[in-house]
Amino acid sequence: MTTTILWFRRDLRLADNPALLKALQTAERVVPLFIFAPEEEAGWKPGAASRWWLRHSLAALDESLRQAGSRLLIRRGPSLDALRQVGLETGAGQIYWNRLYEPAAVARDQAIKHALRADGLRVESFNSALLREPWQVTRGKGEPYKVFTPYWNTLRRQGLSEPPLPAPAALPPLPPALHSLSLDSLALLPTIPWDGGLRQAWRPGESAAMARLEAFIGEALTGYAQDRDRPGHPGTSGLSPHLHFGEIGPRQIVQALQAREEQAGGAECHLRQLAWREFAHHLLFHFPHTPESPLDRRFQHFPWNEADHDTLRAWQQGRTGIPLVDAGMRELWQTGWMHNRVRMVAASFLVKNLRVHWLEGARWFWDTLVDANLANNTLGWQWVAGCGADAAPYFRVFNPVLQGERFDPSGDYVRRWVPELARLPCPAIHQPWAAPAALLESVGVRLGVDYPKPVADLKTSREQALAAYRGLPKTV
DNA sequence: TTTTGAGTTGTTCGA
DNA sequence: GTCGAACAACTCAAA
Repeated sequence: MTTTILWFRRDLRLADNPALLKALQTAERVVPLFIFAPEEEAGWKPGAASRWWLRHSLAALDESLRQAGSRLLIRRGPSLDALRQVGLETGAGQIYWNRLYEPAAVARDQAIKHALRADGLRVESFNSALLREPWQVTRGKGEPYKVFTPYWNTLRRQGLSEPPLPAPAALPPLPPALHSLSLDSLALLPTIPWDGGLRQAWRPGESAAMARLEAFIGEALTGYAQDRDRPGHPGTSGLSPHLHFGEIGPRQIVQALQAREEQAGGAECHLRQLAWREFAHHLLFHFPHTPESPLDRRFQHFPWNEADHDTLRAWQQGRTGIPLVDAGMRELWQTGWMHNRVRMVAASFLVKNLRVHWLEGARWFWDTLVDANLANNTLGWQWVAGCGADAAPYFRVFNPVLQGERFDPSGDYVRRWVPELARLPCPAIHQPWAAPAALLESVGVRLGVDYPKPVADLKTSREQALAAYRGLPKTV
């Protein structure tokens, strides 16, 4: 009997899973295996919110495997040892997996591939996570892109329409004697119950991901181009954590989008967002130092402020006194997610107004986001800080008051996450420090008591940021 | 090699 | 209130 190990990593789905399909086509028995090995992810071990998601996603995967006649085997790392061990236990001759693109994962997988091949095993990897792999979209001589638009043009020219693969109808059973660790033994869930908001906001797993895609296409795609920028609205797809864990793949999304010709505008706009995800992976693969170091080397000696503990805590906990920033940071803390528009505003405030190193922000997002993804997080923070690919020009400092008035004109987003300001009327809710004393009193808000005074003056901190950025060296 | 056009997401100021 | 210009040159990408 030929046996193939299917090593699940961040491709936690049965549909459009090329490694799984190939395993089923070429072996009589397939062993679905997940190995818990966070220490192999170097400085970017999954954060608390990611671990919560992973726990439930693995449970969902095990459930769908069982419905198809199999089950998920769970082991602990080191990954190579676990693969060898399961190989011995099952007599597997092949090991297949879908590729990852983080520098630590690339290095590990390459070493594992060599070692297993030296053992005499057949090892193959596949692409489940991206429309095009990082090395497939390049400039003339194979150099990587650093600007989104030409990258996007090339991606388009190459075509996006490779169809997703079908889900297997049935899987061969596993021998009952094969031992699996329990999910609980991985201790992925928090010991203190802070995950209520996550449970309310999300349902991890492949079927929930498909349901969300269908809901998005049915309800939000038409207005996507505008509504996706409105944090109070349900205008985004909400697919980011599902994509991160591979509960859904981009090919499946593209196919669903392309089936909606009558909503071509929204579909095109969302396709572009998917392309940003592709671009982020492209950059991380070709510039593997960027999770920790600026892509633009002029920033190596940029005068970041020493991150003073109290200010950083205020930002993390949504106590900066800037309503839109605080709303976003509290949404993040409670739901494990923050609206994209507000991510930019909150990040810009930390990096430009407070001039705290972008890595401090990146690390906090890493720990608290359910969609924490090294490629996207790195691109996002470096973009805001001005030191990344296609970075925001240095003079682009988001004004959280204007952004609030423009994108949360009713103030409902702030009201939802900063309830102590809920009774303030509309323009005032975005800058309570400028509201008349009588108004504040009438709605029972004492600044500095019920809600903080701003930790930074927007005007002067902006000017100081511009001065610091102006002082950047012209070249390295 | 040289040249040319273009570059996610903004704010402020003055007319 | 609305509009255009300034912000600052530089790098990227392609011809």
